[in-house]
Amino acid sequence: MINIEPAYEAKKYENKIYQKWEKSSSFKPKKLKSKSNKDSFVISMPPPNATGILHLGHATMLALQDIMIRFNRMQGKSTLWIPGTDHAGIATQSVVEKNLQKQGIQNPRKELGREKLLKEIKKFVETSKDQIRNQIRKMGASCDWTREKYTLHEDMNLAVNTLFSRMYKDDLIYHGSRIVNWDPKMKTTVADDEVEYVEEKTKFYYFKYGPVTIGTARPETKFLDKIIVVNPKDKRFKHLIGKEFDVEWIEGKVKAKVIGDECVDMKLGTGAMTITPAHSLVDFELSQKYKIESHQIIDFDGKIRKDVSKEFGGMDILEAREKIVEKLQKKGLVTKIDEEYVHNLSVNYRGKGTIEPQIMKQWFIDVNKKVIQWKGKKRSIKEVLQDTVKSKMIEIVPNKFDKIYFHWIDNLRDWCISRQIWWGHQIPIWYKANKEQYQEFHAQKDVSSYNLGILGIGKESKFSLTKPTGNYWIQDPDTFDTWFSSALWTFATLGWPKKTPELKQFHPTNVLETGYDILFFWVARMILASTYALRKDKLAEKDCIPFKTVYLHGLIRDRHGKKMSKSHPETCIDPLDMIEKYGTDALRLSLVVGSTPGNDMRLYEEKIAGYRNFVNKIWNAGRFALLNIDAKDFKTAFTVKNVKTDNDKWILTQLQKLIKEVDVDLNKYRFSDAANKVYEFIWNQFCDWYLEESKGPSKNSAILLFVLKNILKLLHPFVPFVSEALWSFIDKKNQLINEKWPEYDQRLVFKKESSTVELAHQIITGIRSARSELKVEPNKKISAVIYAANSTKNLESQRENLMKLARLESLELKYHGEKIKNAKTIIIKNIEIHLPLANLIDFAKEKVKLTKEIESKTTYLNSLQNKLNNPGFLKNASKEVIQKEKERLELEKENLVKLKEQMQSLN
RNA sequence: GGGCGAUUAGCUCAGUUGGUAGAGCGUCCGCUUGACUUGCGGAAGGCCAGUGGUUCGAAUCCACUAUCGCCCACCA
Repeated sequence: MINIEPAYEAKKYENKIYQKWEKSSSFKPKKLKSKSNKDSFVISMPPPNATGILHLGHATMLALQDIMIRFNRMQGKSTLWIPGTDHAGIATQSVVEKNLQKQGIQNPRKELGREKLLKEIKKFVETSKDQIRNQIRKMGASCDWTREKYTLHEDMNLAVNTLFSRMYKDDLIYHGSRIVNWDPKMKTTVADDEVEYVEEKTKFYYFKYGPVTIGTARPETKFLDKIIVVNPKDKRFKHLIGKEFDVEWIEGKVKAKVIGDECVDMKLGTGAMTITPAHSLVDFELSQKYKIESHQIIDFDGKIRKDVSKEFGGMDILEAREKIVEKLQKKGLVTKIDEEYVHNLSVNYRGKGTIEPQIMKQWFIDVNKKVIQWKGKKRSIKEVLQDTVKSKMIEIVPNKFDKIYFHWIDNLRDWCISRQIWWGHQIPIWYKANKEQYQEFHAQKDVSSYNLGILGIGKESKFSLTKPTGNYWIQDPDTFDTWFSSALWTFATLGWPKKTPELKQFHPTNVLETGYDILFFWVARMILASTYALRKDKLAEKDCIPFKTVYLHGLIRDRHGKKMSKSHPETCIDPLDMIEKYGTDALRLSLVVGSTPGNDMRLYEEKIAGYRNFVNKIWNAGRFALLNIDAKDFKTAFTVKNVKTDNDKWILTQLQKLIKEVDVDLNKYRFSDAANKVYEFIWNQFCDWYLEESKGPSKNSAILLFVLKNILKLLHPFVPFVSEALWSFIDKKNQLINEKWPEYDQRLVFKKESSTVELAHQIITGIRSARSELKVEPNKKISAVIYAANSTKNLESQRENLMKLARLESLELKYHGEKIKNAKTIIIKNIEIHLPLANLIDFAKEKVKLTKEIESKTTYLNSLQNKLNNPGFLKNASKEVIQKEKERLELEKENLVKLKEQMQSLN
């Protein structure tokens, strides 16, 4: 006898099972004879940041990817899922710096210097990487740990530097002074799409500036403004264009010139503006167009520069703003202050530091230069990015993101890839300095590219891509944008730039599954890097894409639809807590069911508890089946000969239908639908009917085992632990993870017997409903008379079930017969069920009910009749639909007659 | 300002070529019925946001409106 406890205890099984999988090398790809990409299924796991904690977003991605991986593995493909972690430059460095500040080190970069700070970060990353690994294991992720990667590993560094140098040689990379998004808090530049906008209410000032009035929210940048721009179409200012004026300004008189440009919005502000090239994107572009010199007003710490103003130099932006306005007020130059001005403040999405546009020398990737040989033509990065999705080489699920992707590309500017932080791949560029510069540079602890700028190092002619021999070479102290290294993830993890067999077999990967929030940050950048790098290796275009499908999941929100954050601990859910409380399988289901690609989903604890209940239901279904399976059946193979009763045929037919549908759903990435169907089958069909029907002489042990095995296989991708745990009672040697996925088998479909059983179920439900309505004691057995017309013979085989499940003491089953007086009558299709319960029936009530039913049936019948009399319907509707409606009409007619007869019998 | 999405039972959501609206949770009534109280049986509850249009027929297709959410651009 099998000893199996009455409730599933997730904790007892999960870790053990995971270890067994891992030890048996089940996560490794199978060796295949033909090394074609077609027989493989590969996912590169989006590497979680090495900052420590697994959140629900990670849990979701791990659940979805694991479902795909397990499904494909069971289908016999050589399946590879590469795990890894991301060094996450800015995020990680800022976490460590914050920790150090808590320990009393106010300015870690200045106080520790590069080497020591990097050491601290490394230490932190090592422990948090371990944490991540364990958490990924907890989720049941069947990834190949022997191939774990890290974005800052040496191999990755080689790949990153190789890509950079190739791009550099192709002239795709340039070092240029551009206006960049500077975060004075983190002291680094950030990319355009790393900038977030926060709505803020501020003051908007109007100043008299020579012949015009200008409006601004940022008086502190306006010290050296001397160009007035107006729209040449603006009648108010047209006559001023080209003229020069002496203007009384913040620190005395300045000479101002008026120019005209269409970009000025006549309706905005006063219609006239002055420009500050160094701290505004629009102004910078104007200054380039009209060759206007620019001056840095605000330094890299976010303070007014001392050499710009004696009076205001060194002041914070906000302080300076107030003081300047005061001064202008005294001079009588302030005409108006608007207190309720709402604008968008730019902040860094990491750390939320206010962005100050600055002109700096940075490294950029040119996205418009046509250097990629693509489909017979030289094309730019932008064009290739566009083509991969437009030509359906890459499919985005859901495809509504196509548009968003294209729109992003249309607005794409050159990508600034240098960051003034230390945690990351240091830029492989060396500059020649002289002795003094070299010494001065190294005397500073807080080295960054802006030190180089100040020292005047970095003239184009003195670059080198590899460390040159000779003295006084300084490596660019900046690092690459993290996304520049993670852009190589799919192919660098397979060994690129080396030409490895893995790269040949496993690339392009099949699916990239991630949140839609990093479509641009990462997904687009991977397409960029992969197409460029692999095309350069002369691979065919179709082999250069990083993945064939992009599946984007939504964000997990709390029950109110808000983003989960630690600041709302009452609704914020920690996946590890939930695993502890309800088990991994329950958590996985709660993340998968109800989630459709690209749409956000709300999650709350009751939902997880609900799936814990289901997991327990699975366990008990397995338990009951196992306790009822004969020992000999474990040893013999299932054959069609084992099929006996109509109930067997029914459950097998349902199972085949399920197998077919789940297969379609999984292939179409409809994970929620697939899981729901399995859920429905197990609970509402297998447990509620088949197992109940098995309690008695008609039990069929071989079928029980066969269906159970299939259920466990179908469940496995979704709930790997409980399915594997149950499997271990069936098969001591082989693990479910390596079993073969069920296949649809036409021989196990029995239409006729199935519909008989369906009918019996409807009759049982009808009787149960009547019993409940008439308040018949649940234990009391009653008699029933059924006139089943042409179904009589078929239903005879269901006698045992009808008696047992409807709790009958006697059952008369006839073709037809006389009406029974004072009985409760139920009509199902063309079948009459009479329950002689005269003493329990409230005839008045019954009449009211019947009258209502007859009424609604009559109106429905009329509408059907009308439909079938409608020439338009008969002309346009499909044959099947018309046939269906005709049958329906006949049935309803018959039904109505019976209802009317019933009414009469009550009188 | 531009774009996208959502609006279906009290709550969370399905609804895959247009053909009498579904699930889970919650609610109500009743049950220790040979696994499961993390359970079993039954029931109530919806003019599918609104207005028009296409169609024999619309939750489903089209247009507009309203409310909510998101993304992008950007305000000198």
